Amino acid sequence: MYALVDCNDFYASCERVFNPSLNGKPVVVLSNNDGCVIARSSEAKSLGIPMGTPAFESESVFRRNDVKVFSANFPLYGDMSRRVMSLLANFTPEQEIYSIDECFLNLEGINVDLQQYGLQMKSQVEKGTGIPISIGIAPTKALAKVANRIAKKFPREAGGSYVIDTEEKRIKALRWLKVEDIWGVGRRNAKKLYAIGATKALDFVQLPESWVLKSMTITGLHLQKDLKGIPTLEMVPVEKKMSIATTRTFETDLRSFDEVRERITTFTAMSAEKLREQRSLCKRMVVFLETNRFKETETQYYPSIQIKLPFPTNSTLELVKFANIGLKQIHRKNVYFKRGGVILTDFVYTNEYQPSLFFNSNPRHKKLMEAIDGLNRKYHKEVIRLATQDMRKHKMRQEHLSKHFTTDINEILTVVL
DNA sequence: TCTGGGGTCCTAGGACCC
DNA sequence: TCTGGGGTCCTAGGACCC
Repeated sequence: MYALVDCNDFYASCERVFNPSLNGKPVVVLSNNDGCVIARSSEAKSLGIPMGTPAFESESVFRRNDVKVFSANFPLYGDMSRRVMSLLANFTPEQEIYSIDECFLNLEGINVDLQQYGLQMKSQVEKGTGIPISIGIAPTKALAKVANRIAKKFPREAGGSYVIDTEEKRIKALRWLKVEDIWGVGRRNAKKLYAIGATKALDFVQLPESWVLKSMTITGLHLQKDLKGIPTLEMVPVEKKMSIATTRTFETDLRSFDEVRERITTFTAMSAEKLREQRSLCKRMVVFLETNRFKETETQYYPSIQIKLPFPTNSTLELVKFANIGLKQIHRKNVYFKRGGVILTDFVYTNEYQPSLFFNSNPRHKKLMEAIDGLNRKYHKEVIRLATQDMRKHKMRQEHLSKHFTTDINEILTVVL
């Protein structure tokens, strides 16, 4: 059996942990630049505030209902996530951290009442962190997802933990679940399914495998098997990332090469730091730019370029050099760019890496990077950076930011006192 | 006026090889 | 008029997830 554990309204719940006066009130959390709504408390959901929509569209609803609005505080959420995950790790020999607020637990060999086991997780996590969670348990990962949905949808009946452990329960659940709510079925696939009259998950599992393979690729076929109760989707060990990205919407449209170069340089430096943190080197990078997709009357241009590096590296200096070579090829004069990013891929681990005979990363950079990372960690910000970076010039809009309660020593003392 | 970010997996098509 | 087949690698882009 597998459990899928999911934090309820995670970001909103994190804000509440350190500000109990928010309990019972509608709370929303906004994306970077205070752009879109990315988390809502149940009260905010009841007000009809949609997920993922621009904040300005809901502003009057916010005002009328005294909605408590927060700018995203990712250091806080990341720290709370680590606490929740480490408590849940005690309940399983194998944990897969699936996202910042979700994990799968392999319950193989655990011979207890699983419904009760789920409730134990819930009480321990809530006591230890203040974050409410929901638990779904079933014979496959996709079915555990379904069980979790039921636990969330019917909190009173399920008590926050629901188990699918019989054929009757499986059929009942699949008859209830709409195809667009199946894990792995997005807008496109839902449309295809509706077109042939499959509206519920039960319809989907009964479709011929040949149709599923043809229309939804091998991914769809695996999913279908898993929902039939045949374990197909496996646990993915929590390992190092396969790609690392830093992408941002710019504060304003940027036209000059130098301005765009400053952003790409900064994104490269941020990505390289994450890369060194997981002790990897990368062999390839992607640099991309985008024009403002909301300005429909203007010509759109979404260039991207892959750069194959002559040697694996995690040196900011070297990566910035290559990023700029790529940038020169995709940047166009007289085009306003609104978004851009840097993606690092094709990793090798530093302890496994065999240097090449001819081309190698400059060995002196290693110590330099260690020194820079050490200082930046110590002062909790970018005190050391490249001269081409200008952090001050580009400030994110964050008008409703909460304190860094768990990572800033002054805030920790305040909370304790 | 304002409209996010970070991931994984899969496929199609072109280039190239023998 | 006829003019092969099979394989790998690379890259762009689509689809999906939270």
